Amino acid sequence: MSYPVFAVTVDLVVLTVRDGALHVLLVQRGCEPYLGRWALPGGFVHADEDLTTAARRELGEETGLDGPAGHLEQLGSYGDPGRDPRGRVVTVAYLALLPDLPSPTAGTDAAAAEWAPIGRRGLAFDHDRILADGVERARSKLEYTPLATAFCPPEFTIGALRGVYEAVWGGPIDPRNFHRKATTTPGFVEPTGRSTEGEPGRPARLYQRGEATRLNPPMSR
Amino acid sequence: MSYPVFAVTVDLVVLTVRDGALHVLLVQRGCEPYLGRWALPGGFVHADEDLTTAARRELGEETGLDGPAGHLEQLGSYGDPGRDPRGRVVTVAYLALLPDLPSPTAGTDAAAAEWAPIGRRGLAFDHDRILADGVERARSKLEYTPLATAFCPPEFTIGALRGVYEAVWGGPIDPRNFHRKATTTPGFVEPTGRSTEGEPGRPARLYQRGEATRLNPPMSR
DNA sequence: ACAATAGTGTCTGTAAGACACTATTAG
DNA sequence: CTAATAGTGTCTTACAGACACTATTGT
Repeated sequence: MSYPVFAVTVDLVVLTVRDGALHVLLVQRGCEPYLGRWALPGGFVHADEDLTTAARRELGEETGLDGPAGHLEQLGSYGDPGRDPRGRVVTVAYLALLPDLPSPTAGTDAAAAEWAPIGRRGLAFDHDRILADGVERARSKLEYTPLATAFCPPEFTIGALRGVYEAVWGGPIDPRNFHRKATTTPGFVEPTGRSTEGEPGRPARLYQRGEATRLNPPMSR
Repeated sequence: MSYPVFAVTVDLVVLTVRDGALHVLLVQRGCEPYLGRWALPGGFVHADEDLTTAARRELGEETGLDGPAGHLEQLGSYGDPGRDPRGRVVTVAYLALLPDLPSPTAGTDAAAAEWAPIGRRGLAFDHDRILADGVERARSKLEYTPLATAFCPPEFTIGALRGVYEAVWGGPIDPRNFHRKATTTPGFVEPTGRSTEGEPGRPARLYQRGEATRLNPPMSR
């Protein structure tokens, strides 16, 4: 019995909220194939490396992060024959949600890296589809998990959290109802006792993420 | 630049409801490694085959199904180094939900195949974990999708649909409230106009699955 | 008649959405 | 002061859960 031979890569859909809109981290390819095209960051899984470890390594190489900030989960695998002209390559896509960060640094294989609004098309390989799947997953998970906090820094205001929902779902949300909902849903957010200073308007209390893994009841879209 | 070499398999978590309990399709391995151990059905992805095609092919080989009955979706990928003693093997797991079927036939590589209650442990490879992930996915998806209908034959009663929820969630559900909920949630089920005959009790109207892909509002667990 | 299951109606508590209103800051 | 944002209270409507009640069959 012969086993067909594959290469395995990880690709990352790294999302953040910037200027009130959802953005994705893209790199400009510095080598063939698709030289010069924009693509999701990613790379080959090493010989003795777990898939999740590979994803975290690539995320660190692209963003400089290595701690437990943000959120990382497996999105799905893509393995159509012909999706990579170099041969039979299966990619395991991961979805990362991060707070807004300073501009990314280009990795080893990339000519450039930048945050792009999620509407951009024409990415290399099948990355248009992977990106669309990642965005849909993120939109869906904001409903029934506290993952919106992964887009926020360690301490955040309810207004900032609302801004995440408005950016990801693409519409305005009533601030009063949202405030009541977020602060009364058990385990969603915990007050830190501190408040903002120097902003226009009444100072806002600061919160950190709570311990719940599911929102009950969910936020309705 | 060298790419580490991998083999890629698909493994199937095939679930059905039998005798009021969730069951999974298991095969007894007919070759090394783990000769004689129970495992999820699966096999190597062929050289020119899409991942989903491979999953459907394996499903057909194990169950004799090939039509659009039931439901098949990707569950996730598992690629720890050392998960397979033969070398570096990444498996893409798929989740299938099927109506209750006649007993399965052993495939080419399997010594035997059977429906087992989902509690069984000690499966080959990392299949205990894959099975647990599949069951959790199924439990979760019954809440906000109409996937419970995938466990039912093309025409079914509301009582049968309720039996699916009771089996998957493991507790009794009020028949009256469930009936109202299932029949009024738009797109969940469509009446066919026919009814059951020869059963004890009042005849039940027969329904088929509706066109919705998400339940709004969801069924609460 | 009786057991069994299907299906409807009614009540109550909880939560979502709309929105008036108060609170506290910067400028 | 005004503009701006934070936070609270109130009302209406919708739905989940509990459960009384009716409907229609097999035995």
